[in-house]
Amino acid sequence: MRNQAAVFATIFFCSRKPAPLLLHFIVRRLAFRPENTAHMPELPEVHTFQQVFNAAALHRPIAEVVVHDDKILRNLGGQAFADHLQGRIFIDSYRRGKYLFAALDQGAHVQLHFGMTGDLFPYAPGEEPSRFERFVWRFTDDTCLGFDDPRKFARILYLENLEKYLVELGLGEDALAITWEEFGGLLEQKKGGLKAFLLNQHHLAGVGNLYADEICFQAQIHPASRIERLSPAQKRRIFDLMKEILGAAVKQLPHYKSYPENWWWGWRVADQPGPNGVGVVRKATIAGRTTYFVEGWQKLYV
DNA sequence: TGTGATGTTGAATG
DNA sequence: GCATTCAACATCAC
Repeated sequence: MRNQAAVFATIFFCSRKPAPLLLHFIVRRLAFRPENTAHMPELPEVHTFQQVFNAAALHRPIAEVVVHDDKILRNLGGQAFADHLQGRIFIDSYRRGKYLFAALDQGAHVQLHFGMTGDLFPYAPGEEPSRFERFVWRFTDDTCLGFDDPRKFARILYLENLEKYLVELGLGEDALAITWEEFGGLLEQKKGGLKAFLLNQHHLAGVGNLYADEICFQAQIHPASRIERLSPAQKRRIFDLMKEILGAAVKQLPHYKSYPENWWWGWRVADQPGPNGVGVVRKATIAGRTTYFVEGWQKLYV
């Protein structure tokens, strides 16, 4: 049975090869979907991936798994990954921060972490996969769900014991699930820069570079500010804004193919006037990441 | 042709 | 044990 999967995989993979390279490239290029690079995988984007996953994958037996590039499979080779999943059924999914865990019918899970450029693409039989598809699940009804990742920073794991893995990972509470008591408690016990805190997935899971900049901007606090220098009201404001921004994004994002023009962080252009003509946008490296903030609007507390 | 990029990890340093 | 910085990962787009 395992060999049968391998044969299927080989046939499927090889059958896509014979087209002349140039033609192949052009076809792939045309098939490139604009939303491909649009959804940067922070919490709201992964929430959207979860909806895509649920609609495309839940309760459909997996007919075959075709792995084009096993670089992103972090604990199994392509063949073993295919063997573990072929014939199985995804029955549920669970998101925590930027991590999505797909539950299999016999208790194991597949971790989908999207890195910087991971994406999910469902498609119908006969449709051309995305240019950067790294593996694809084909279900018994012949629909496919492809995992796309140009930069191969995604981390796909096959997990026999999710609970144990989560303990080892030490992932913080989901940013949308965390309560004010928990969040405020963390802010009291931790030291350091505000942005570094928001980005630390061990403290709080789900906030990435772009939403972190937006939260700091709306809170009028410089991202390099020390959290121990912030007032209780400011801490509460950060918490409220985080919930508001992520919550709104989670509601709106699934309705878009790509970010609309009035999406957040449109102000993230260096040396331009800030929103409403207030201050000047500056670019700097803070917490090791490219950071934009509005000088003259966001105050620095050190 | 060089530069920078949204995430995470691990090593090195303070 | 923390906090911080940096390099590495691999590739694409500009």
